[in-house]
Amino acid sequence: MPATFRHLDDVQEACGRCSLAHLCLPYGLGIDDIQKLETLVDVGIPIARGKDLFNQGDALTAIYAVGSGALKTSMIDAEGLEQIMGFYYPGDLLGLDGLGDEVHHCTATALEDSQICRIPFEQLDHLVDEVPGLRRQLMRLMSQALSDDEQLLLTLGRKSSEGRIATLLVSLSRRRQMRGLDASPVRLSMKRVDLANFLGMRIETISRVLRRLQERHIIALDRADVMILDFPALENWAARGAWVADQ
Amino acid sequence: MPATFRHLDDVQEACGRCSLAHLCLPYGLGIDDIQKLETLVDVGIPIARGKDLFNQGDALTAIYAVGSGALKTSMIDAEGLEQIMGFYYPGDLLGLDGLGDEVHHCTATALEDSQICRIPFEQLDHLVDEVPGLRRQLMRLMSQALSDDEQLLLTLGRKSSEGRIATLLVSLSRRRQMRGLDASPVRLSMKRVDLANFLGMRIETISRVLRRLQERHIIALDRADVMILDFPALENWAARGAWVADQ
DNA sequence: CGAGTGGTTTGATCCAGATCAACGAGGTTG
DNA sequence: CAACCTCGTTGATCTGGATCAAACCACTCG
Repeated sequence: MPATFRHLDDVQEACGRCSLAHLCLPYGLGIDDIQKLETLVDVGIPIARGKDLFNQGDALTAIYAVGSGALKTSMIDAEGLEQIMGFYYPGDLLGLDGLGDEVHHCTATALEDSQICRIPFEQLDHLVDEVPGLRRQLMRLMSQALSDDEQLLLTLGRKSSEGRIATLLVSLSRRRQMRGLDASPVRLSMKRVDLANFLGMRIETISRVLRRLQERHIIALDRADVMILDFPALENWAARGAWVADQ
Repeated sequence: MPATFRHLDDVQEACGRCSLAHLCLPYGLGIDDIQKLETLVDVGIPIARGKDLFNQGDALTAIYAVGSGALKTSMIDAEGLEQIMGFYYPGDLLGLDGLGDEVHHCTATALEDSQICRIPFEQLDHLVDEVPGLRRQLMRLMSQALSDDEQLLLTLGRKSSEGRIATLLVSLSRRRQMRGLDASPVRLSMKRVDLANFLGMRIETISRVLRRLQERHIIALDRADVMILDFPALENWAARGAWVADQ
């Protein structure tokens, strides 16, 4: 269990003490309200690599926060094509897109052995009416998720393969930093095929682009771990790796 | 003023009588609550083609509902590239992605002379605490927006140029039907350059794809209006226009 | 240990769609 | 009415990244 994650035996203070509180639901709440939140959260539920946390189409009975590890979400559309929608790390909330119709729109799968916090929807829904701060934070997080998707749209819609990879690495690194970790190594827990699917390219291209970035001494690859050797250069690739914009 | 839109002189019943209520904020509210909502909504504000409703970076003082006409939203990223994020039609809500930090993340521009309803954020924020149904509907709409973005991601990430155009036409047509209109003609109020930017392709390609769809008698073009002659075939193109998925 | 297996990398071709260039149809201006 | 826009269409090339094919690990299992 990583040092950033609280222990199971002090559940009553789980959220208040959690080192991820500033990224998660408790943010902006007073001590009293955090305590109310804690009473309904199940903390530190283990989930094994490869297992699904929930499946597309399931009734939404809870939303989840990642405690440790990593997960991916994926959708299968009407034509049976799978699309990876996102990768989730400690502090991230899962299931927000299903709040509207109380059905999960995507499947969430653990990329490595992970621990998650379960926040039952029914009770959360009531608590939200009692605690205005909680409603605001929930809306903040939903609106944040909207912005993230929009950022991703920008990337997928306009950037070259090098730009996409660089953007992803920069984004994963920034998210590490928000959690108080070093900028790198970034661990690519997902398989190449997931990366390829997520970025809308082929695994061969992923491989070639990573090799090129390595040859330019911008990154260093060691199995799943990516050391970022030249962050500004990587950001530059993330920025320049776009087709020329019309005006 | 289109028949679907209420008149200015009965503001006190604006939302309750609006034919778009089932798509908009009032959905699911009781009469009393709708009346509370009506007191704070400014209905039918005109906005001229080409004018901005709000700009990226502006403080969010209100969210908006489209009454008539059409708008686009666009973001300019750090590198100065513009990306069209979406097109908005009567009943759609604008500004939700800024609710979190109370700053507009995108610029909203009228594609034709339009009318919009203005819902002041401050008052809405308070009303939301009083009316649980309103909170739920607002969350439903945010979660809907999330799903829309995800759908778009699916399209942009995986589909061929023909698939993208077909998907857009099908989506615009379905949205017409939700507003109680015929499936077509779909009016492409936006310029080719906006369409190209939105779909992540070039205007020349847009033109060629539209021509091909016309040659196959799937659509008929008349200036900005697209008649859909063979809806199943178009849906088929929307579905098939994807690269083969890995497993 | 060798055979089998799932994942990654490398090499050789091919093609959808970008790019470059030219033209046509309205609309506006002096 | 010519000169000039803006916007959309069409034609001819070029190229990034998909596709096809094969080799290359690193593990596991009998």
